[in-house]
Amino acid sequence: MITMTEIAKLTHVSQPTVSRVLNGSQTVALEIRERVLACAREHDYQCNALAKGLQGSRTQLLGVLVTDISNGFFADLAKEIETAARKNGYSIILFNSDYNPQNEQEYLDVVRRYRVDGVLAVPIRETSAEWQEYVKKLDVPVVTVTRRAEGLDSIYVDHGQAGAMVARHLLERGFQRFLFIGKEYDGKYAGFRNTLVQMGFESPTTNVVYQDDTQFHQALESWFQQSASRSAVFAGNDIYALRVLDMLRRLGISVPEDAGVIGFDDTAMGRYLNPRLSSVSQPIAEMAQEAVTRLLDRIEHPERQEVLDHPFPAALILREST
Amino acid sequence: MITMTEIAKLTHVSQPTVSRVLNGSQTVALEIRERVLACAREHDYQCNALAKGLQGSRTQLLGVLVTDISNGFFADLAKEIETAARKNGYSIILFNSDYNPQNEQEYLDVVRRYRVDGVLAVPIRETSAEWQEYVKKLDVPVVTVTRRAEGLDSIYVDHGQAGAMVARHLLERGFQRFLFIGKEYDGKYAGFRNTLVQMGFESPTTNVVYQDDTQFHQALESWFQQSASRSAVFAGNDIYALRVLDMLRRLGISVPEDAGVIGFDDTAMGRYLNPRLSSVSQPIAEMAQEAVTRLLDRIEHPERQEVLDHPFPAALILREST
DNA sequence: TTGAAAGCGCTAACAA
DNA sequence: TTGTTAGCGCTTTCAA
Repeated sequence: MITMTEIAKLTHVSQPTVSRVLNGSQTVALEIRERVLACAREHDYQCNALAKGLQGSRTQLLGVLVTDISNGFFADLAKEIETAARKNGYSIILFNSDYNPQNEQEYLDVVRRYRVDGVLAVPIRETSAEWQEYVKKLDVPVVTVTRRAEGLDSIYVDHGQAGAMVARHLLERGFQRFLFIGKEYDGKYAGFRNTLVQMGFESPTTNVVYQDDTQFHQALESWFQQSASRSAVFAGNDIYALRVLDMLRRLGISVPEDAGVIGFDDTAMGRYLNPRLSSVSQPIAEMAQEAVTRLLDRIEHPERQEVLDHPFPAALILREST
Repeated sequence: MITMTEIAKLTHVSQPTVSRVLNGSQTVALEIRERVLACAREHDYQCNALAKGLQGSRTQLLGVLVTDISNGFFADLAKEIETAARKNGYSIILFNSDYNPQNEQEYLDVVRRYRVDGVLAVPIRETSAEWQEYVKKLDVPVVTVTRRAEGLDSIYVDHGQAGAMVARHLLERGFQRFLFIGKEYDGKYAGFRNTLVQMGFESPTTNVVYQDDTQFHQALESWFQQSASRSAVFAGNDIYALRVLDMLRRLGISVPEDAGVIGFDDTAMGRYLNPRLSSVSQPIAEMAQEAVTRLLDRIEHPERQEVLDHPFPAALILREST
């Protein structure tokens, strides 16, 4: 691949002059400019980003760290981030932590090696001291996406609020008994439970998701057999919700008459299911946009101190399942 | 961030000696090695990958170019690629062409700027002269994934064969009239059509997918009303299949009795739909593995000439919808 | 307006 | 076994 020095030789000017031309400086004689530009085009010159970055300026590289890119939600997020980054002349190095803190830590090292200008991260344990400490050492700006991390710019949906919203909705629809499918420490569950308890209902049961369908089936069946009151299930994501819908069908429980089901993430399939799935949607594109904007702003102005804490509202997408 | 030169000063040795130690050379006195290592650890040294890459050795960077990361299939693929790359000490720069040839072309330029060691690509128009030409100019190895590109290493599923397989399966199940949902130039359609025609059936109708549900509904409805024979729909992906299932339900056509539906990609939701969706699955992990292996091999041995053409077989996942 | 020189952080060749 | 020197391709002074 041709370099500035080579172009300089071919066009009989100095290498810094080539640099000036290629970087759009107007202080170069028109005649030279045209000559250099023509030569660059002819040889299909591409600036060596490594040399440029080494020089101390920007690398135009952003590290993007997600937990699981094969999860549709994060895939969408990554897509929006990539688009927003590209619009601003940035490329992204993608990392998939797979919910493994060790991977995450390694990535933070790699990110430093490549001298990325900034990092967009979906941390695994955003509250842990280790994470905080590692981020400190990074000495590049980090923006947390879809999670809230103390002391770091955070762009996220308030899961607690979303859970509360779901609770209120299910109560309105007259459900009286509740099950949450997912991890107990999930913010959604906290908001869901608190609201229900405040309204005088029993704390909702939680149920982890069994990968094994049979186990999952048994767990659901026994929960539904415990009482005849009109029950509702809040699933931590749409695939869980889909599985619940499937189990209910097999158990002969009709939705939404005898039981309600609501998912999370509002994935594309929701509107085509039977019954069409109610779900909670997050403003992915808006969050990605803002996260990138914020990160670039940090990169431009490293001196700024104020931490951004921007919870976005989730939206209830109501369809037939509740 | 601390550099080798600084460590050299702190430990009273020369910078190249630091380089030797940090690169694991055994030709350095144990005492010095320990001193340098300790210093590096203490200051949390991270090698500057840009400087290393500039030097002419490897950048340990792979460009990954996909058409749409928000498509679950490519998200899975990207994940597997990332994992395989990481295992070999490589990081990936991710690009999303969004099926836009202009983006694709820009990416190929960016890839050159960062002097990636190799590229894994899902090209938009792998047969076009422009693409071929652009790839030539790249002067880094390129491996084509999930597409077959003449003259380039290609790891893919033979869509024609998959389409033929689907046709044979639907014939076995006694369907007599066929509709393909997707683009006419899709390899799946070619294989599907050819097999059907060979067996003496009419060439299957194709139908593009309307984003608009109403239009899609009307198109399907009119097709089903044209004849009373037992009909089957082969959808280009599972989401299309899901939509077809939904339409059929609304039209009161029962599956698989009156109509068959088969999807493509075998996404997670398939086994929980009603009816459970038959689909075609691709060996994503195996393909990603092989693609990365092949690419790294090319990087190690740029002189090798033989082009790899490796079509993987698709698998028919039969469930209740056919 | 242009060029000469230095230097970013590293590797590699050579010398000691 | 260690150090010296040069150079990767660029940007950034500083002079001319």
